[in-house]
Amino acid sequence: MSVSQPVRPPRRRAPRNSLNPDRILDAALTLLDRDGSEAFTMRGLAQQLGVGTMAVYSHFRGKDEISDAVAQRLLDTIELPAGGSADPQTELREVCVGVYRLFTEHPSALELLADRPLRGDDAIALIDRMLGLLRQAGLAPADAAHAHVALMQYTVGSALWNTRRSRALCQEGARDRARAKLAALPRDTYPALVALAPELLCANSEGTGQFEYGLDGLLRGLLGGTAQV
Amino acid sequence: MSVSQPVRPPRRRAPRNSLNPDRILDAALTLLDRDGSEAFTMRGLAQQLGVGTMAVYSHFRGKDEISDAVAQRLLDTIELPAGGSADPQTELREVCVGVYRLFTEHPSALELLADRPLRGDDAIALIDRMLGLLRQAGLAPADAAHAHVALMQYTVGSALWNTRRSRALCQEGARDRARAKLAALPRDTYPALVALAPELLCANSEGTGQFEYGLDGLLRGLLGGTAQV
DNA sequence: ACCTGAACACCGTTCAAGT
DNA sequence: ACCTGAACACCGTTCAAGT
Repeated sequence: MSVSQPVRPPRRRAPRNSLNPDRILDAALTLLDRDGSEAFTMRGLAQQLGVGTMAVYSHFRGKDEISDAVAQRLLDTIELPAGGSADPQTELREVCVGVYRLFTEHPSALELLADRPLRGDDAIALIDRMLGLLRQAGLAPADAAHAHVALMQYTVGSALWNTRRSRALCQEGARDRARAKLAALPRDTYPALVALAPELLCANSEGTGQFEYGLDGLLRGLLGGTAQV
Repeated sequence: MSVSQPVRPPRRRAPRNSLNPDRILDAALTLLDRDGSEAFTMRGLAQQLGVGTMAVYSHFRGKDEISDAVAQRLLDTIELPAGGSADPQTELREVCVGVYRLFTEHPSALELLADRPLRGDDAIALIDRMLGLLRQAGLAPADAAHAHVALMQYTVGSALWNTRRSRALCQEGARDRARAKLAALPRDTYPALVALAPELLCANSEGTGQFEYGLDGLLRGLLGGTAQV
C-alpha cells in the first residue's frame, strides 16, 4: 500500500478574488437544502467552496451574518401574485401559499428565518401587500394588523410542523411505527383518536392540502364577518 | 499571591445514588427555562447537578434522550378543562389556550417539542379530547383530523413566533430600532404598512391577545359552517 | 452499579503570518 | 486585500478506570 497519497492533499492556494459573497451564499444555501441546518458549518462551507476555513471570514463577519444574508435572499425570491385580478381573499390566499411553498422548498432555511426578524425590501413589500389586502377586505386597522400576524404565524407554524414531521417520517420505519402505535391504543380510553386514526395519518402526510384546509378556515374566520363569537 | 487555591477545587466524589432521572430532568428544565436552549449543555447540566459530566450518562443514553424526557414531562403537565360544561367550541378554545400557555411559559422547551413527535399519555389524551370535541361540533371524520392539525399548527406557530419575537425584542434597543425602521419607510411605496405601523407594533407586543384573535378566527372558520369557500 | 477524568472528533472564531 | 494553518475555548460522547 502506498502511503505517499495523503487523504487530504495539501490544497493549493485558492486564486485571489475567486471568492465573493454571492458564491458563498450559493454554497451555503446548497449545503442547507441538501444536508439540513445542523450540517451547515463554517468548515463544511469552506470545504464546499474548495477554500480554507478562514477565507470566508474575509467576506462575512461570521456565521450569523451568513445566515442572515441567506434568509434575506430567500425572502426576496417570494413572488407576489399579479394583483387586481381577484378579490382580496383569493389574493391573500395566493400570497400565503407562496410563502408556505418557499418555506417547504427550503426546509432548513426556514429555521434560519424563524430566528430573525423579517427585513429586506421584498419581505417589507410582502407585509405591505398583505396589510393592503386585509384593509381592502374591510378590516379595521387594528384587525388588519392582528389578522396579518395570525396569518404569518399559521403559515410559519404549518411549514415548520411539516418539515419536521416529514423529516421524522423519513427515519427507518417511522411511518410503520406510528401506525402500529396508533393501532395499539385502547379503544375505550381514546375513542375519538382510535376512530380517526386513518384520517389523522392521512392529514399528516398530506402537505399542501392540509395547509390549505386550515388557511381557508382561517381566512374565512378572519374575513367572514365582523361578528365576534 | 497564593497559588495553592485552584480555581475549580477538585470536586469531592458525589455520594452514590444522589443522582436519579428525576433530579436530572428537574435540572435540565431549570437550565432550559433560565438560560435558553443553546445553554442546555451536558457539561452545564452536570455542573448544575454538582457532578462529573459523565455521571448523567449512567441514567440517560445521551442528550437526545434527556431532551425527549423533558418534552414528555412538559406535555404531561397540560391541564385539560373540566369538560361537559361548555359548548365544544369554547372547550376547544380552552385546550388550545392551555397548550399555548405551556409553550410560552417554557419557551426553550417548545423548541425541543417542535423537533419530536407528540407521544406520552397526556399528549395522547389531549389529541383524543380535541378530536372528540371537533366531532361533537359536527365535523366529519376527515374534517376533524384536518382541523385538529390546523389548530396545533397555529398554536405551535404562534408560540414559536412569540418567544422568538420577544427574545429578539429583549436585545438592547431593538424595540426602538424597529420603531425607527418603520418610521423611515417611504409612505408611497408601502402605504398600508406605514399607515398600520402603530397597530402592527402593538399586535406584535401583545402576547395572548394576538394569539386569541387568530384562534377565534380559526375556530370560527373551521366550525362555522360546512360551506367550502 | 454508579461516578470519574482523559481523550476524541467535532464546532465557531481569534491570531499572526504568508502572498 | 485576501487567503492560510495553528490555536483556543467550546461541544457530545467513548473509553478505561476507580469505588
